[in-house]
Amino acid sequence: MTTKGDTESTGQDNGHGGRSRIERYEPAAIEPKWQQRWADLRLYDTDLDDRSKPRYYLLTMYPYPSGSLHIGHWYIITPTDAIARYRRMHGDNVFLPIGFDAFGLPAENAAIKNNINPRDWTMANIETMRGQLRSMGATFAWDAEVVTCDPDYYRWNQWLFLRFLEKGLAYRSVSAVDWCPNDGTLAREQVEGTDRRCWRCGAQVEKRELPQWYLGITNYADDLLDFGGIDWPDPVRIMQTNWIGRSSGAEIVFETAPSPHHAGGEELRVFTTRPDTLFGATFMVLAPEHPLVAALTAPERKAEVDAYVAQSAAKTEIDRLSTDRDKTGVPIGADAINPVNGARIPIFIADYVLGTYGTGAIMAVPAHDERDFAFAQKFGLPIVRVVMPRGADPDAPLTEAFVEKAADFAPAGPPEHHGLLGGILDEVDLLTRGRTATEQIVMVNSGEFTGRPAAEAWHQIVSSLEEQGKGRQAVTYRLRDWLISRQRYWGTPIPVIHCEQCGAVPVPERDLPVLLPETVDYQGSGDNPLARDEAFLNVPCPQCGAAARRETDTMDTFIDSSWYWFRYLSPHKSDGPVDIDKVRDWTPVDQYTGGAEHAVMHLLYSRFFTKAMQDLGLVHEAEPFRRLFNQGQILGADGERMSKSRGNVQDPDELVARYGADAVRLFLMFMGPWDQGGPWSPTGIGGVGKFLNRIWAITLDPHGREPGDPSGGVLPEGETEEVARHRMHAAAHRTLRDVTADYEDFRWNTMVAKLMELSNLLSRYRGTPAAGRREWDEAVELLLLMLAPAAPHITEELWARRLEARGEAWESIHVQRWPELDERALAEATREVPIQVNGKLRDKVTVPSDTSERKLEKIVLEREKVVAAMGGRKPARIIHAGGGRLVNIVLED
RNA sequence: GCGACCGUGGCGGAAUGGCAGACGCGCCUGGCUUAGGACCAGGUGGGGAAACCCGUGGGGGUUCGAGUCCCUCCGGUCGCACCA
Repeated sequence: MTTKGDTESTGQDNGHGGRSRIERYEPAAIEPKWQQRWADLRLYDTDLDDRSKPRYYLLTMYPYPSGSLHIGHWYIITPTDAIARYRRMHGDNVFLPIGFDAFGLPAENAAIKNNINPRDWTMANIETMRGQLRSMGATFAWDAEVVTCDPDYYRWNQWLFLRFLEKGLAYRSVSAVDWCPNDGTLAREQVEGTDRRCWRCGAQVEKRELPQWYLGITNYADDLLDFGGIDWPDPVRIMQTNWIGRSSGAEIVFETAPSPHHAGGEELRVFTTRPDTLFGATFMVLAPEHPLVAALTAPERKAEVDAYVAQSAAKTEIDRLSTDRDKTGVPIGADAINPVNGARIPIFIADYVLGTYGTGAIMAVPAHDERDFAFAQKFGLPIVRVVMPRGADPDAPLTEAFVEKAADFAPAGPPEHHGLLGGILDEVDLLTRGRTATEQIVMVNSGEFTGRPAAEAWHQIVSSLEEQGKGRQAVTYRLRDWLISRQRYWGTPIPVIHCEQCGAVPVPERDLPVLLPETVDYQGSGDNPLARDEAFLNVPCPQCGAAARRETDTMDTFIDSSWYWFRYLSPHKSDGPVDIDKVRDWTPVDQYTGGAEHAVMHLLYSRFFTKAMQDLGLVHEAEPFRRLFNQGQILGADGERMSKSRGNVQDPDELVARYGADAVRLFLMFMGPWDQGGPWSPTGIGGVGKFLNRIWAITLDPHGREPGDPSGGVLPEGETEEVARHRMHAAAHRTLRDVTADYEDFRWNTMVAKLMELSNLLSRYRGTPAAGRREWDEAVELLLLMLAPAAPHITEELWARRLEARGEAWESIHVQRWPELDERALAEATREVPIQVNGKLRDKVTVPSDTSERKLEKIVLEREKVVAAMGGRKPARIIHAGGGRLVNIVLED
C-alpha cells in the first residue's frame, strides 16, 4: 500500500524509484475533496416529490450516538451506501436518510459520572459521528436527518401515545420491575447474570410492584404472525414467531371441592394445549401469585403456603425459570374436581407455574408432561397414562413422561411455536407424518374416549366441555404487552397528569410537547430525577384545575425507533407526526439493513406500530419494511464482541488515515459474505490497496511498466493483439454480467473479486501494444463504473481525469448510467470441455463453440487419455451436461 | 432441553447437482532496487521423481455425477429456555 512512506518520504520520492511517470495514489488528497464537492452540489439530497423516476427507499438502522463510530458501523453502512449508489445508476430516485437514536441510558450515566448534561453529551457525540459518517463518503440525505431527543421528534411520540390511549392501546397497570437498593429501578439490560445483580453497584436486584404504562401489542399478535408480502430472512421470521408463541388449546374450568373449612364451588381456570389428556390430570398447580391462593388455603396449611409465596416473590423470574432447578411447591389443603370424571385432585402451589402465562394455573398430567412428571415423582402423586401408541401396554409403568403428541391436531391458524413452522417443512411430508401419528396415538384410561385416536378425542373433549359450560377452545400467547415505562430522565416524558379527583388524565394535545426540563438534579440518589423536580411535577389538572402531578416515567427508547422512518419523509412537519401523502408514495421501505440483534424487539415493535398507525388512519401500510437484510457482526480480533472495556475496538478513523476510505470500504466488502461478519483482522487490507493502486496505474498510465517486470511490454505467449483485444472486450462484459448479479444480491465479496480479476487482466496488458486500444478503454471505463458504488472517491477522481484528458466537461461518475451489457461480447469462439469417465475427470478438450453433441462424442472418444481410462470397455451412455459444459462417459459394467 | 444457522488449504473465503479451492492474505522463487515491511513476474490443498493417487467434519444414501440433495453421528455459533 501507499501509506507506509507517507510520513518518511514526504512525497518527494514517489515510491517507484523515481521512474514512474504518474503521481501515486494518495487517498488523503482526493477523498475530502470529493466529499466536499458532492456536498456542495447536493448530489444526494432526494426530491421526494420527483415522480419521474422509480422511488427506492433505502433505510439502515440509525446509530446510537455513543461517541464515535466503530468498524461495525462501517460494516453496515458501506454496502448500504453502495446499494444506494448502484440504484441511482439505474435511474432510481433513492432516499437514504440517516439520524440518531439519541435517547437512552448511556447519556444519563455519562451525565452522572462526568456531571454534564445528557443533551450536551449526546449532541457533542452526534457532531463527532456526523463527521465520521461523512468521511466514509456515504451518500446520506442529511436534510432529512432525525434526532430523537429533539422535542420536535419526541413530541410526536407523545402525540402517538395519546392516540393509543384513546384507542385503548395504551393503559396503566401494576407490575413488578427490577429495583436496585442503591441505584433505583433498572432497565432489563442493566441486570447482569443469572444471580441478577446491578451492573453498577453489584447489589442484588429485587422486584417492586409499580404502576406502569403498557402498549397493547398483544392485540396484534395474530397479525404479527402473518409475514405475507414481506421478504424477510427466515431466521427473523422464526424468531418472531417463537417470541409471539401462539399456542392453541383449551381453557378448562375446574371447581374446588367442598372441604371442612370451605364450601367449594370456586372456579379455577386452566389453559392446556392437551385437553385430550384431561383424564390424566391427577393434581392441579397454581402459580404462587394466583389470586385465589389465599382464599383456598386451608387454615392448617396457611403458614407453609404463606412462607412459600413470600419465598417465591423474593425470587427473580430468572431463578424461577431456571430449568435445572428442582421442582418445589406446597399443597394448599384444598381439592379440585376434574370436570370430566369427577375425580378429586389436590391443589398445589409451585413456582414452576407462572402467574403471567395462560391463566396462572395448570391441570397437571404427570404421565404426559415432563415437568408435571418430575413434580409428581417428588411428591409421590399418582401418574395415570391416558394416551399411548396404539397396541402398547396401558399398565406398563412409565419411567418418564410420554409427551409425543398426535401431530398437530389443534385448529388451523397462524403459525405456532411448537413444531410446524409455516412453510418451512415440506407440506406433503407433514401431512403424511401427521396422519400416521394421529392414528397411532390412542386414548386409554379415559372413559368413553378410550380407544379413540387422541387427535379426535382432543376435539370431542373440548366440545363436550363446551356443552356443559366447563371449557372452550382458547389461544394463548407468550407475547406480553409492551411495558414502556422507564424510571429515567433521558427519554420521552409520558404525557399524563395524575389528579386525585380525575385519575390519570392525558395531557391535552395543545400542551404538547411535555418538555424534558433542561436542568435537573441527575446526581441524586438513583431514582428518576424527574420525580424530584418540583417545577416539572406540579401542574394543574387539565380537567378540574386542581393541583396535580405529572407522570414522571419516560418511554422506552424503542418507541423512538418504532416509527422513525416515517418521520424521515417529513422531519419538520409541525402539524402531525407523518405526512400521509409522502408515506403513501414512499413506504413501505424498499430495503432495510441492520443487525440481527434487533430481530425481535425493534423489528417486532416497528411492525406493531405500523399496524396500529394504520388502524389510526395515519398510514396506509400494514408492514414497515418490504425487504430486510441482516448483516453479520464484526467481532474483535479475539472473537468477542467489540467493547471499550475489552479493549478490542477497531478505530475506523485510524484505518481511513492509513489506507483511505475507499480501501476500508472495499476491504469490509471483500472480507466475506455480508450476512456473516466475523472477527476483525486488518491482515489483507493491503490486498485491496494493491488493487486500487493497480486501477490507478492502468487508468492513468496504460503504457507504463513497473520496474523489473520481466514480461513488460510483451503480449502473453502466442497471443496476437487481435486476440488480446477480444479477450479484454469479452472479459469486461462477462465481469459486467456477473458483477451486476452480485450487486443485486449483495454479494460484495465476489463482486470485488471479479473486479480484481478484470484489473489483473488489464494489468497484464499494460505496456503492451494492446493497451490503450478501444477495447482497453472500454474495459477501463466499465471497471470504473462498476467500482464506483463501492469505492466512490478513486473512481470519481479517475473519471474526472479521463474526461479532462479528453477535453470533455466534468460530470460525476455517480450520475452515470450503469453500463449496458453486450451479450454478443460474451460469445466465445471456442470452449473447453472437461471429460469425465465414470464421473472422474480424465481429460479436457477445446472445441469450436458450435460443435454438435455427436461430433463432440466422436472427438472425445478418440482422445488418448480417454481411451486409456476406458480400459477397453464400451460406453453404456454419454452424458452431456447442460449446454456442453462437461461430458461424462458412463462405461458398461 | 427446544429452535435456527454453519463445518471447504496455513488464514478470510469461491463454486445454478457438472473441472473443488475463484479472489485476496500469508508463504516460496526470481526480477527491480544503495535499501525495502515498496513494486513486478511466476509458484503455492496433501502424497509422489513421475504416471497417478487422495482430498470439502465422520458414516450411510439418492444420482451418470454430491462441497452442494436426503438420513445419521460429531463439532461450533446464535436465539429461546419450566410458556402448560
